[in-house]
Amino acid sequence: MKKEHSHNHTDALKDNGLKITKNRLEVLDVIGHSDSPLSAEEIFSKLPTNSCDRATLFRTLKQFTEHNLVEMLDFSEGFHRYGMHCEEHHHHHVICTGCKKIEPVPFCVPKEYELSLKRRGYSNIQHKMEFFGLCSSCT
Amino acid sequence: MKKEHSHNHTDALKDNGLKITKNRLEVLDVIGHSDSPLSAEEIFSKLPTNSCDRATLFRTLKQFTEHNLVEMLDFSEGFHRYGMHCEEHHHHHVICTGCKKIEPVPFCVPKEYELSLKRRGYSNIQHKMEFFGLCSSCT
DNA sequence: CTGTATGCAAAACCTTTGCATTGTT
DNA sequence: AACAATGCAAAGGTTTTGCATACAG
Repeated sequence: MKKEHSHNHTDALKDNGLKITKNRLEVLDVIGHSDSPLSAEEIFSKLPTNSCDRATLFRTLKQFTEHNLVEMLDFSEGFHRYGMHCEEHHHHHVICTGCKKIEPVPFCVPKEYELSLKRRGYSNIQHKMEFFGLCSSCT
Repeated sequence: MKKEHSHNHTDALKDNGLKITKNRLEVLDVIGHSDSPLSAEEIFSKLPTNSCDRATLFRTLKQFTEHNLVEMLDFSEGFHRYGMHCEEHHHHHVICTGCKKIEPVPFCVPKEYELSLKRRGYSNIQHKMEFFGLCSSCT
């Protein structure tokens, strides 16, 4: 196979014990090149060779999510969205309730909150936080 | 119809221009008596007279949500959950990733965050924030 | 060669819609 | 009487599963 996908993605797969396949590299490429999280259907329609089945796409997304390669997001739209997962660039979003545009926001859940939950006995604490509002163009 | 439902709920329906029906009062009762948000299926199975159709239940939940009588929550489970909505008792949750128990948490998104979005041009700002972790019993 | 990944078809699951009927006001 | 609410049946949209085949390591 020609090396037309970033080395990063190949390594990411290897590091997680996943076999290197065209489908997987394409999915990672599509998600990696998007600046906002994509739905399965959007990913599907952006796959260059159109040789991937929906079932395979969902299996792939599930695995990637389990391996923390991608992050599954939920904006209560009736389906999920997927974005690259990286600790360093962890961020949240505002979704315009008018035009549905999705933008990153520069703030995260205060650390005290999760500390407080730790004190309550919780471990492995994760969070989700998203904002919704009418953007300036839609007002 | 016998008055076996709280006056509050009857009023809530009236205030929103919704007709008083057994289905609606039962749904409000079920949601009102639960200390954690319920899925449509859970609500359905708790309805006392079992005389409500799923279609009606969903229509009812949609209306209640639109009228801000109930709040639709999404914990990325593949379905929604519904809880009573009241401004004064607005709160968020921790969901145990083991036993799926849902508890309220006593903190909310910092006000500065939404102010910052307002400055960015957003209006009518809402937020979602939920926590996930292993609770002490599941560790 | 071994086990994983894939495609295809079918099903599962949650939710919505159309329409004729019933119930509330 | 007028209009909203309901039940039933069917469909829609997203995601999962079973199974035989193809592919990566």
